[in-house]
Amino acid sequence: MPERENVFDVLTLRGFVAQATDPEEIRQRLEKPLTCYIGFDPTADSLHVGSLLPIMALAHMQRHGHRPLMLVGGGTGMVGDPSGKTEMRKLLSLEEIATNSQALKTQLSRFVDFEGGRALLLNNADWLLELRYIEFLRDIGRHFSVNRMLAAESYKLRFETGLNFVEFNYQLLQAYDFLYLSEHYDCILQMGGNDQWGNIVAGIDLIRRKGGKSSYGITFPLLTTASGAKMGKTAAGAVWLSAAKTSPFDFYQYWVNTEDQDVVRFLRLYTFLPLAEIAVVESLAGQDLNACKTILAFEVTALTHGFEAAVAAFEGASQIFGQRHLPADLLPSSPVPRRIGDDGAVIPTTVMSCQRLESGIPAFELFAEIGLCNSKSAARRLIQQGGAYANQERIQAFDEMIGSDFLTADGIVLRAGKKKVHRIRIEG
RNA sequence: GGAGAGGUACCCGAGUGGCCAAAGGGAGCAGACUGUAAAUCUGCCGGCGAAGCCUUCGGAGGUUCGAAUCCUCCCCUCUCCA
Repeated sequence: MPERENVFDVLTLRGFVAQATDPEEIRQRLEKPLTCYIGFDPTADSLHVGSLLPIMALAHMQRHGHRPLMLVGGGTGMVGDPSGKTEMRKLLSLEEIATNSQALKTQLSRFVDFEGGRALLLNNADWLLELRYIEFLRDIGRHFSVNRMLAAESYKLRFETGLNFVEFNYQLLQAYDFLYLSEHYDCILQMGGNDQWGNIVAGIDLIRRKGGKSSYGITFPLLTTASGAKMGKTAAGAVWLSAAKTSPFDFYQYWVNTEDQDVVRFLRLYTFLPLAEIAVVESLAGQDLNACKTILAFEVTALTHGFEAAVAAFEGASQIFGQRHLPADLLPSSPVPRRIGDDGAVIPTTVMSCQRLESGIPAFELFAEIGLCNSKSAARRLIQQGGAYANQERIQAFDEMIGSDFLTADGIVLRAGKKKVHRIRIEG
């Protein structure tokens, strides 16, 4: 751990900071260990790539001696944050939230060390669910100006489609969270996405009004890729941190496919590689830049799924797409294998009985069955368009029989398009 | 509570009795070009199949030879009024 390095500078240099309530003072307060928090929504049973940014920020905090609190929004999840959303979020049931919160806990603990209270996981359901309405209105509600809330940017979108009272209360609840954490855990800093600015500031105000303490806020940029897509969260397919929802191999692939313009930015944000080494990447292009994508993917996968899984994904990709030359002096801090081993390559695999394969299976049915395509029609189209391959050979006819004559030592490697791969093995 | 507008495929959004599996755009997928990138161009983009059938236009009924389109009831969203 670097000595005497102020984490605020680190976060700034690495591109984490979009806004800060008072940069100078925050920097000063961070000279001494403090407690900070970020909230996570339990809207699904896994976090996705979009949450990686706040998680990394907390990890940086901890590495610099501060105590991060991760607040799972078990209580607020029942209300739904309207900030920046165009429509109302579906409300979750208590049970859903409970299971989801549990899953998030497990994931978060990969990035932050919870030993001996160095970090804490809290659930705001613990204090929000027992709030009493009248008391809350009297003690908390009176500190909020409706006029100001109406003027807030984050609600603008919703004035077009409509905003109900439940959502309108979200800000109060989040502010109350901050107050609660301030009083019970001496938490003085809240971080969050830039869309959270209004909610964070509301919390700071509330704390000041209730007890005169100073608190602070930092927001992260809302990341989009260079071409404008939301990080890791597309309507079609979110990239999840859970291995069950997005395999480590696919996760790795997501990062390898980073756009050129994003590589440096992502290295800074999503890895712990030294900034000095990353600076070199800025002047790279073509093959060298691709090598950096490999390292980026490796690093992020290692953080999320562990070193072993990252190596496996790396080798799997090397087998399919060819090995990349990774110069020893490129991002030298990364433990990425610079040379490739030849075992343990992990690509999604289906095991099939010997006799099933014996008789052969029409290609389009096989592709649909193993999930490379969503339906037989889709598989048919794919093959007719020339996007389907068996053992790196293009499949010519949609009903071509795939059978045991395709078997190699590695089974049968089927590929849809350039990047989706699946392996068939026989049992026994 | 009253008045009005509206709910169409992943999203936005045309369509107001047959030519509608439903225009257009976006997203997505494939091919070409490449660097497992972006941009661009081309094709695809409900399901099953072979060129015909099945299931879709908030839900349930009804009218009709025939409905996403007409009627009835219900559900939901929004706007204005109270």
